[in-house]
Amino acid sequence: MQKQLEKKYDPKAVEDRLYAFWSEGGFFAPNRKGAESYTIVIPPPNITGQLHMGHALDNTLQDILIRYKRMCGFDTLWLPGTDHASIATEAKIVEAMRKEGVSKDDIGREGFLERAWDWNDKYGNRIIEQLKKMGSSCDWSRQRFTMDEGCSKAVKEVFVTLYNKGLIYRGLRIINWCPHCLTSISDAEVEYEDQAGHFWHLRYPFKDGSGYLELATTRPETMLGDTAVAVNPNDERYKDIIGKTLVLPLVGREIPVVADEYVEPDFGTGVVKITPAHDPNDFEVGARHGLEIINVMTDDARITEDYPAYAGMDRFEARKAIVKDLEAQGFLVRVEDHAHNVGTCYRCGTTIEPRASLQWFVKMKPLAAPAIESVRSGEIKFVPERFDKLYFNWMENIRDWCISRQLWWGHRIPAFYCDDCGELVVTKEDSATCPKCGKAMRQDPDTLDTWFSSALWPFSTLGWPEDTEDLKRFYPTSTLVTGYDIITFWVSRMIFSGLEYTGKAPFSTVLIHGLVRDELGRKMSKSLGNGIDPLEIIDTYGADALRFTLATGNSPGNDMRFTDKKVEASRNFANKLWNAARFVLMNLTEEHSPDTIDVNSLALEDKWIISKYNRLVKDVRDNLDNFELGVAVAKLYDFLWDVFCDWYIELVKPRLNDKESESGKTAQHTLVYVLSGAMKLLHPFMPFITEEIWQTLPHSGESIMISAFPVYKEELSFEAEEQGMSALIEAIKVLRNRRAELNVVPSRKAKVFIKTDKAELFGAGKVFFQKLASASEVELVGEDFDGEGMVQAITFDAVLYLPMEELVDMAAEKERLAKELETVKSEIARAKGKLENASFVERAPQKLVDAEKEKLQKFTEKAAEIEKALAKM
RNA sequence: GGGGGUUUAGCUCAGCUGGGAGAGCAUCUGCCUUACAAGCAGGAGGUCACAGGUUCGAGCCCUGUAGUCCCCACCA
Repeated sequence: MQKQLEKKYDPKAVEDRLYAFWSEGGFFAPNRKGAESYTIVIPPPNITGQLHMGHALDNTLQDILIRYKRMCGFDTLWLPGTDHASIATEAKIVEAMRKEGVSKDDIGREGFLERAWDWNDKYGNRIIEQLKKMGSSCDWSRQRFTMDEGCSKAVKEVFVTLYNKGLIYRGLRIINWCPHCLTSISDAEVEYEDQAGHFWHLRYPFKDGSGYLELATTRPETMLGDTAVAVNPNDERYKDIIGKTLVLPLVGREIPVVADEYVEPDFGTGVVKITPAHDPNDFEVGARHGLEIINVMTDDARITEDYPAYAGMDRFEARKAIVKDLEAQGFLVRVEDHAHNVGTCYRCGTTIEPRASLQWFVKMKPLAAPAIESVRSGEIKFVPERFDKLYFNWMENIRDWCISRQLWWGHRIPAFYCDDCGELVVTKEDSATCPKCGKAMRQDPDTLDTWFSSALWPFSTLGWPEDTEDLKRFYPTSTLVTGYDIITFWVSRMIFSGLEYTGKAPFSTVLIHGLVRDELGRKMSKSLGNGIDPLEIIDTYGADALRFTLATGNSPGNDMRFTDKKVEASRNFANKLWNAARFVLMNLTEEHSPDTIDVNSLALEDKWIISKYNRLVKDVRDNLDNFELGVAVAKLYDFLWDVFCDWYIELVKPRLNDKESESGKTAQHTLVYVLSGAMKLLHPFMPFITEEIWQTLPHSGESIMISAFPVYKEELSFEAEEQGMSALIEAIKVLRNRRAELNVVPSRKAKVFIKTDKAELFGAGKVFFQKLASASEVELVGEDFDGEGMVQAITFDAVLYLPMEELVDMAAEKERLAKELETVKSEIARAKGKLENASFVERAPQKLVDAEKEKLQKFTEKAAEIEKALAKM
């Protein structure tokens, strides 16, 4: 029966083997058809991605939830997959091609897509393999990709439906253009940063020669595209120049002075140059006044051929040249320093060029309304709650979503144009013929924003738009786990998409976590080079240690710092468990059912540990049900290390000397029962080591991961035994304390006399004092016991005497007792004060008042004991 | 300009609906007590940022102040 385990836990010897065992056993797939379902869809990592700490945290949390629910008997599905990440992937491939000296145009669309798919074949699964290293219990048979056939079908379905409803339209609008990525991006993809800049004060001459109008701009190069100058209609200073004509410097274009409420009279000179093609506000003004939209830049943000003096110049070079020319020609009044907010591309950091452009948009207002309501009504709940504010703020101020991208890698927009008659057809088909002229139509070259397909992820992956079995079985999903940084990008879009297309909220809870930062609190980033590779951590410390570190000491929504020290502590915990298991195993002489316990045969300490374990079951379940994962795992840590290892194992050691005795057998059984149960409770957090231990212990069933999560049982709550054991532990601690103070080494045993009115309890606990407090023997003494000159230790329930007269420094002893008396007296005063406070007694819960009374009594008794001892000295 | 987080032991952080401040690491003392030195036992260390308020009672609730971090916002 006795099994031997290595002295140290070696994750490497365990993890891959167990993962293969689970996988081959089919334990990851949902197998409780008919039971209530619990579904998580993975936030699909980019195919360009490598596992980083953010993924590690995100997936650890998901795996904890899914393993917990699986063990609770739900029909659980954790659906994995990857995202094609159009812009990121395309950028990577273009970069790789650049190194070969090949450009997109060289190989054309087909050639490029071939390369992209090759890339996906080669690298797309890399991160999936890495997720497996973490122990992720996804159902890999259902793995999806945002550009696979099903997802593509869903995308087309949505696009066509929304178009027919008038919720998708094509129009000329100001969009955010990235001159490096050469594509439009959505508002959400723009990051703003403060930059030091200038205010250039310019003056534009009136055509009639009646002087100049002064205005200020932060972007002088856009003046080439000015088609008006605006003032506020109520601004007295400019009332009479409205409608007059100006001559645009350097260009010579004649432009009007228009009146528009948009202009703030108090800001600057109260005059604004209007460049409809390069500024969102100017675009609006232009629309109101029917102004011409003149784009002065090429795709890569160089000045167009229309302005020969600056043609081909980059926008920043052009700025310098234009300012110089304006100055030379007397149009520059002055230059001020000015800090302003500049939009940059979230992918490459290039300064965004606002640009009037013909793009596809989703009309957001009608979609946002129900999405807001679903959170407001509580149908969808954010954990922690405060993130609903962020969500509302975004949703309530949402603008139309620019979904077309000038990229090749992605879902191609299902719109077709007739080059002859200009007819537009939107269809799910792969090609179209013009309904008017019958000619073959040309498909829109653009692709869709990556988030357009990820927005459908919770249902497209389950087979939508088909009414599949999986969709019925697993949709709506249960919990979505993600970082707060993508609430706007992704979560909000899934919510309105789910509501619009399926009529249901796509999930009921959104569990939000923070960022994993480095030791100094900095964001981990490639450019800083401060990223910590989860795989290296797993290699050094094991996956369980990594998971434990990420799950512990962290509350929802808050960032955490990651340090090796923490992982080391987690690794040590794993090792502690390992050795606890070793101890239990080397003391097992027969099979003990880990699932049942005979209450009648239990000793005091057995009932104590079982009662504590039983409460732990309740707590862990409650915490997990409330998404308090960090709290749950902390309780497990405390129980297993402090309660089970440091106390219970030590307490039962004497009984294991005779393993064949009834008492010895009961001890074995209790060890197995509690350890096995605790392994189940811990399994969601540390799947590998708990499985390995559970398998070596007596068990029934194939795997811990499909075993039943422990259930709280009222009949296993032993209040009296818990209290009794606490009294003994208290006495042991105080004895140890006294010995340590006197520098007595453990090997020096000494007799202990105990004076107590709980003779039965302390009589039964004699052996504990011998084992845990270096007592050679223990004698219960009566009220008249003197103990003169002995070392004393006083607890609420007993006075303990150590006959070590030669070690006692009477003066020091007196001082110590006096000090203790002082402390006790202050406690008495505190309790008295409370109880004498009429409103406390009247208003506080009875339980607290009673507890206070009991404390008063106990402290009073203790004070009397101390005084008695002092008197004798 | 709005909004939010955070401030608890030397460091990193927990502290669930208000009822006597906790952990890990670090530190000090003593232990190879045959599961574990990746360990065991014991200790030291905190006016819970500050100021008010509500309450019998505040780390927790309210108001304000300060430090710090983040998000959002078109002011040319």
